[in-house]
Amino acid sequence: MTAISSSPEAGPDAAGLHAPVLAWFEQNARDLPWRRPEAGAWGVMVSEFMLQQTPVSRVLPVYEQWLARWPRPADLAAEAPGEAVRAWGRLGYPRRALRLHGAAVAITERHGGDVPSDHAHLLALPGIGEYTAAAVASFAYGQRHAVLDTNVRRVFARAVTGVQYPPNATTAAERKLARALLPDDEERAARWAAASMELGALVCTARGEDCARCPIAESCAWRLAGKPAHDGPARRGQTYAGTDRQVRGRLLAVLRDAVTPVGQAALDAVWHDPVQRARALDGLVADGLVEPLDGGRYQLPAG
DNA sequence: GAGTCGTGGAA
DNA sequence: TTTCCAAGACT
Repeated sequence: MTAISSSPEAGPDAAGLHAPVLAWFEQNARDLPWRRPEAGAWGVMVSEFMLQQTPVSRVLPVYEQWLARWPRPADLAAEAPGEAVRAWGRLGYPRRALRLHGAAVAITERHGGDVPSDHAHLLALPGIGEYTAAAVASFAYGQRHAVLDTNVRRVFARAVTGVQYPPNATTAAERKLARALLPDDEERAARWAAASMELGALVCTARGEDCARCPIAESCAWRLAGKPAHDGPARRGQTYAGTDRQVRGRLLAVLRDAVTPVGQAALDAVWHDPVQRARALDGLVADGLVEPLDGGRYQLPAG
C-alpha cells in the first residue's frame, strides 16, 4: 500500500504531485510538432506510432515528411503499404509502418476517415495497444486516461513507490496507482499525463536522474529513501549483432532503396550465412514486409 | 509471460 | 569499444 491509498480522506493528489509537476511542465515542455494544435488527432497518432521505442530526435524529420505527404488517414490508406515501409526509413521496427498503414485503412473504412476518439475503437486498430490508445485519447482529444509509458512508470516507481526502476512488465498495481493519481478533472488529467511523461523524459531519466531540476524532489520516495539501487533481476540487454533482426534490417534496407524489384543476388550480398539469410527473408515475407515476385525477385508490398 | 522485432546516439 | 536504451505491440 502506498501513502496515497492508505489515507481514506485523501483525494487522488494526496501526495501533492499535481501542482508542481503541472507548473514545471508549463515552463519546460518541449515544443514538439505533434503538440501543436495544427497536428490534429492524425498527427498525434502518427507521432505515437513513430515514438514506440524510437527517440524523439530521430522521429522529428520523418514525422514532418510523413504528415506533408499524407496529411489525412485517407491519403495514407490510398497508398501501397510498401510506400509506408519505404517512407519509414531507418526508424526501426518497420512493422510499425505496416500497422500504421493498416490503421489508416481501417480508419478510412470504419470511421469515415477521422481518427476515432473512443478508447475501445482506438484499441481495435492495428498497432495500437493499451498505451497508444490512452495516449491518443488523452493528447488528441483531452480525455481522462491513465497513460502508462516507460517514462511515467519510472517516475511513479521513484516518486511514489520508492524504487529505482519499475518492473519489467507493467503490473496491475502500476495501473491501479496510475488511475489513483489521475486528476478528477478531464482537462487537468490530460495535462497531467503529458507532464508526468515529460518529467520522465527530461529529468527523471533511466540514465540518471537530475533531482536538482525536479519539481517533486522534496517528496520523492526514492530520493528520501537514499536512492537504493535496483535489486531485482537485471533487465536483459538485447544483443543485436548476428541476430535475425540485423539480417532483416539489411535485407529491408536494400528493398527500401530500390525503385524496381530486387533480384536474389542483391539480397544474397547482405549476409554470408545462406541459412540465416533465407530464414530472415522468409520472416519478412511472412510479416508482409516483403512481397515475393515471379523469377526470384522481391519488392516492398504493393498491396 | 517470455521472446521477438531495428536503429543509432550517448555514456 | 562496448553497453545501454528510446512515448510498445504482438504472439
